[in-house]
Amino acid sequence: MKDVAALAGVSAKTVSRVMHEVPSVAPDIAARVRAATLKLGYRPNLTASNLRRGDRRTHTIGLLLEDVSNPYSSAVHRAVEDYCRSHRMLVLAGSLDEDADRERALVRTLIERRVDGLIIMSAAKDHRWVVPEQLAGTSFVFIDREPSPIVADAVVTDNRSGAAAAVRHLLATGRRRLAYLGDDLSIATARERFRGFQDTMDTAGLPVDDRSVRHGLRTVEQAQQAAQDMLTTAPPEAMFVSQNLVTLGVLEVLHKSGRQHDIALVGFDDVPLGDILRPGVTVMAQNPAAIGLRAAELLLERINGDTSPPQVHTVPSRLVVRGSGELPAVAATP
Amino acid sequence: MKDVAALAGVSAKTVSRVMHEVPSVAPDIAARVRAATLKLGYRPNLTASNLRRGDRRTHTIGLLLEDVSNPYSSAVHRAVEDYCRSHRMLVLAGSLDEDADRERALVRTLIERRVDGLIIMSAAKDHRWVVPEQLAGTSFVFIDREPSPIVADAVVTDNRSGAAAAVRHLLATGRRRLAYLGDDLSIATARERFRGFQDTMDTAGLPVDDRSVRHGLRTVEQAQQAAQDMLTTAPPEAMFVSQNLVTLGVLEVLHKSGRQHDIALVGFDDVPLGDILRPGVTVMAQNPAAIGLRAAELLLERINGDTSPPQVHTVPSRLVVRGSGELPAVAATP
DNA sequence: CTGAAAGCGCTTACAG
DNA sequence: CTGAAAGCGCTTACAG
Repeated sequence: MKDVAALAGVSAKTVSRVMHEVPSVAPDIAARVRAATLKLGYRPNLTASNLRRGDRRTHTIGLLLEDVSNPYSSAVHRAVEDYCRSHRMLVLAGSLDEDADRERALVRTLIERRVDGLIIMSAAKDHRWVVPEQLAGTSFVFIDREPSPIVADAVVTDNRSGAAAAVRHLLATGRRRLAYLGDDLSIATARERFRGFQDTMDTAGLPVDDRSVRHGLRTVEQAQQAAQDMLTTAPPEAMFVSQNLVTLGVLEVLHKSGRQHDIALVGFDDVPLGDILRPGVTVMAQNPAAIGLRAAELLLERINGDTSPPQVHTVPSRLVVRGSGELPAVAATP
Repeated sequence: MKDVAALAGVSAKTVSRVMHEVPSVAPDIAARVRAATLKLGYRPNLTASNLRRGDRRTHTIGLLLEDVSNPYSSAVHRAVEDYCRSHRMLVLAGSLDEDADRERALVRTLIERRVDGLIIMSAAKDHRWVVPEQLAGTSFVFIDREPSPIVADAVVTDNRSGAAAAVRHLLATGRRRLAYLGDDLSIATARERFRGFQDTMDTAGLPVDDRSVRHGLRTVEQAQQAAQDMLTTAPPEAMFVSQNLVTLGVLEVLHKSGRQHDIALVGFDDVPLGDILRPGVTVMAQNPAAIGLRAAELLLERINGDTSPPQVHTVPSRLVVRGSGELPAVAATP
């Protein structure tokens, strides 16, 4: 900037004015400055400007996801990006892989870079550490899972009631021996979805066989293994599955063993190609785009000074009927 | 930092030393500073430190993708993130949606934030604008498509030869009337893949019917429409498809019309659930993880001062045989 | 309409 | 081992 000022024969302050398109600058001087700018390839240094500036905004937010390459996470990411773009903000994204230590470390480096706020799909179980950061001026919004205690806004899917609706949908076919395959119970969403399953089975007065409940499935491979075991030891009439990677594993096993028309299936969270398979894959679909959008809106409101008490916002899931959840009941078995 | 220094009764410089764990600081003083740090919830301001620092590194890179939520883009993203994480760098990601203006705008804001370098899946056709930015100290690596002229390193898939191999694979079944469905020819990868198709058909002395070539397919819906048209007007014996979204659309049409065992298919780029469908979907798979990793490695080398001439690095694609590309030849038609 | 001085939060280059 | 002064690139608050 000094160089530009020297070349244009003006003060630094005038260069600054031209860069910010302050109208009071004389046209000929502005032109001289712009010419110098081009000639020197000058690029304003936003971080320097930010240092002295009153509002202290970096116009950058952090987005901490489970995994940027997971379809759910990346759909959220895109929605956040779009909203941020229209508000001239940039997004620093990172993957947590369910690692709470990594979450703390990433939050720290992002705050050291002075992001204006953070949207977090949290791996942590206790979020009291958030409060001092809020007091120091960083805004937070949690997605997919609520913070505990509720120290900040959260945008979550109606996991429990959505799961319950999915299970009722399965029961409506007349099938009664249902299995549950799901993610690690330490993850709040998995817990809620399992509760929805459990609730509904209890209400219907149906027993849940221990051999028909599998937790801790984190990958397609683990889900395949679990589904394979279950088909061998205690094949159920229908399966409710908590998560898209698990659904993929289960589908693979059902189709490879030729039992896809035999065992009903509803998965939580949509899967790609779900309507091409035969039968189509019935799912309780989440709405990552709506979650990302709402989270970004809330975060910008907080950044802009909203200090109302934090709230949990629920985004409804939606049953997508494609066939696998509507297989007619099997003949009664003892 | 001033507050911390005051509370600990030391100078700012000593606080700085403690934060950077300079060993020469007396243990009792260091302890006092750390206590003050905790008490005040002090967080070092990395952007300020960066301003005065010699190396001028922000330890941040920009990653410009076609769409952060596209499976290919997000797999690249994850690989870049992993490499950057192990080198203490952060990633600012953005979606370009094939918009060259947006690319320029995003590059500009990222440079104003002083990223150390940029990895770009470029939408632009001319990249001469890169040179002045490089001279000003920003490093560039292009992925998926080479810059033109070759002003920076590029990491690309072997599109032309990969496509040629895919088409030869189809021809090996004995099928001869092949169709091509692909993305917009303004996109270099689509152009190269079409060339691979064309090359191989020419070499084999096979005519390519105009009605069997469709370009400009950018979405699943457009692909469905095109496939539908083609099945109606001039059904081919086999289809070669340039891109994963197009493959999804074509698959949907083939399966809905019940012709999935009738018309052979090889897609460029892998699709999810490709091995569950019947027949399984044979693809020429790209390797986005390898591309992202290599790009990140190259970028950090450039950031660290490598000034060797830019090179184009090719990452091989790999034929994944699953059934759709190996359907036995149909009875001869006139 | 334009500029000189001071300061943002930190580090460099010294001095002691 | 510790600190006072100067400066990174910009903006604020003022003066003219």
